Amino acid sequence: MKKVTITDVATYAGVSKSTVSQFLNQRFDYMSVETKERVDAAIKELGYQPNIIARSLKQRSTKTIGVIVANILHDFSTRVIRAIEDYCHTEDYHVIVCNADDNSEKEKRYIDMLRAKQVDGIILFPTSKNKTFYQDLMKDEYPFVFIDRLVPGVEADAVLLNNHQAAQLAVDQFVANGYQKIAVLAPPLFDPITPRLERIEGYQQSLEKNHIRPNPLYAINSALEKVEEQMKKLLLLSDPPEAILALNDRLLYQLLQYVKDQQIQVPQQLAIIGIDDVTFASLYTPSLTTVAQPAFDMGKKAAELLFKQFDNGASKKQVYRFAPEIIIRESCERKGNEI
Amino acid sequence: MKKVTITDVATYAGVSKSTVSQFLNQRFDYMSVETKERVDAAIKELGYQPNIIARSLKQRSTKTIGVIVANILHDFSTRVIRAIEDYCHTEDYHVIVCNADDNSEKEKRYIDMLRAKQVDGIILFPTSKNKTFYQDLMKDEYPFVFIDRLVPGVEADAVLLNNHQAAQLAVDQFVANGYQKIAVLAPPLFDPITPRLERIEGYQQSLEKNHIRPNPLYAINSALEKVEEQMKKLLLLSDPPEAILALNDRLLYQLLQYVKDQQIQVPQQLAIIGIDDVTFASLYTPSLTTVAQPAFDMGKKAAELLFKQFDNGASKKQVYRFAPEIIIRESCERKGNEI
DNA sequence: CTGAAAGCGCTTACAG
DNA sequence: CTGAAAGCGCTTACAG
Repeated sequence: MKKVTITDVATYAGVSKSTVSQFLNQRFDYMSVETKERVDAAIKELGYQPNIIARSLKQRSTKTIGVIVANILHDFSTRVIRAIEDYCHTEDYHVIVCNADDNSEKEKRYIDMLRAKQVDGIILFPTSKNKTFYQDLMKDEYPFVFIDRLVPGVEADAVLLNNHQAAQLAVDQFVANGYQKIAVLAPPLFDPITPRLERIEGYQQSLEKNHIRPNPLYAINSALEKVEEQMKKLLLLSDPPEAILALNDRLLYQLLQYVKDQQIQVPQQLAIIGIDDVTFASLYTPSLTTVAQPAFDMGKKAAELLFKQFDNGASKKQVYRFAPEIIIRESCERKGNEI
Repeated sequence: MKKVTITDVATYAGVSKSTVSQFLNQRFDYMSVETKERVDAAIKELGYQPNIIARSLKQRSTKTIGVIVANILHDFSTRVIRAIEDYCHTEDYHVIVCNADDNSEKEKRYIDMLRAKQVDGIILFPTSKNKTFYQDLMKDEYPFVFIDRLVPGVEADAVLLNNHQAAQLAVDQFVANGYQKIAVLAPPLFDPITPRLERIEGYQQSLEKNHIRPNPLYAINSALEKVEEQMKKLLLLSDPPEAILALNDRLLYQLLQYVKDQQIQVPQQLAIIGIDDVTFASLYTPSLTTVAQPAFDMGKKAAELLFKQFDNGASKKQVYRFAPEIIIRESCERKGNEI
């Protein structure tokens, strides 16, 4: 089927392309009712649909943004994307979703391609290794917003969890319930992403604030596949921990699998808190105390910041911190209490 | 920062735009090594990036596809999207993700906008109410693929689970383990989406095949918020079921919440199987027997079908059925056996 | 109130 | 081997 263009409509209606274009852009100020109706009829008659690509070329806006996450399968990313998409929908924008898999080369190619496709801006979970690349984006005044992570040396708009506070809420809860030997299960060391760094830091600071000396043996940095092995070692220590904080949902998941396999009693033998309020938190037995991130609010805020950049151009960049919320369930009940 | 265009590169290299364009499109057949190098240098020097929007206008391909799901937050959709995105990445395509929220008006607007943006094709979870609209797409020979659902009267390429078989695997498993009074928990009746229809049908056929007379009181159609209420009624029947099949992950989730709240023993008091292998299946106590859909394979297949349409134009449409797989865990252990 | 013309940044058939 | 020209489908400043 032959595509019908603005020229076809103009011919059919007996007016010029300009007039049709005015009509499409709702500039009726100087248009006679009669032409207006003729154009309207022609459009309906021919089933005309404007080619937005052509418009974009002229207007330098595609009404499309890019979102680059590590992996759309991660719960937090999915929620963030949903929030962004909802916001974009109200603004008549679309969103292109990309998975960078924490691979900075892949991320770079995506950014280049998205820009080549003239997307109006990008929201991304930055990998740690593209610093100069982000700096170039800034120099170009290309609109973008970081989410979940910061990149030292790049002063961009960013939306993050208050990670220190998240760890602190968990530690304080442990302490309030009588636990002193508190371990932490963190992602592997090699990737210096913000949440890991700040949550570990928050964990240590909170221990000190609670007058507990951090035990280096209690700080586990582990890839997902190694959690079982690491946990085994941890619990075989002569002075094993009685509580553990999982720094994200996937680590928590591995931890729970281990705990279940080994039939470890929670919280009697090991109290648990996880950061990220996973869907099965209330279903697990015992139900899980978690620290929730306001993922939707964060996604929405990121979108708002990006759109603000569209409107205002380059202005002072800001880092927004969102407060975590502890959801108290059973996996960290008072020590000594039986459930 | 001023955008650098192909004209700038041409001027800088002292050649024509055509030559630069040839270079960009790797048509080196008749290009002297010297010009090639000059152009190459100019591009690097100026930091030139082609404007793909301009190219798209001319070439009538945006190398972008649209994916419309009901809700990206649904586990199955997320996996499907991930598979599609991976496939597109290998083909240098991008994907625009849209949430139609099972709202046919919203879906229609998305399709219109995506076409207006000259997206090369669309993969969608169709709502049931846009039949004539899909037919128009077919008439236009616009490339699209259905996933998860069929629309009667629209002969499009489609990728679905073998839903009858999925229900049958579950029922057979119940029966094999000694359960005869088997209920089913299904989505509400008002929306005639394929998975619900076919799974219910499969459930009934399997009962009959196993010489069990279907008890209409055992077939629950319930919105998520009503599961608790409906389950209460079901279990108060004078002859309550001893097993129940949850037709999707979200219903399963509600069911488990109810079972946990009421401290119902699984499987002793109620054996459970769910369609969709949820992440917490192995973590739940008892671990959950589920029927898994090969979401990644299905997403990939949908992408392949779409790209085949790009290559071949309109050819005979096909419906692909994917085999479900039962993952046997503990929630449907042999009747009478204690765990 | 409406139209002719130029232009957005590319590609491509064709001429030389 | 390379360039001039037309064209993709729009928008917009300007003329009338």
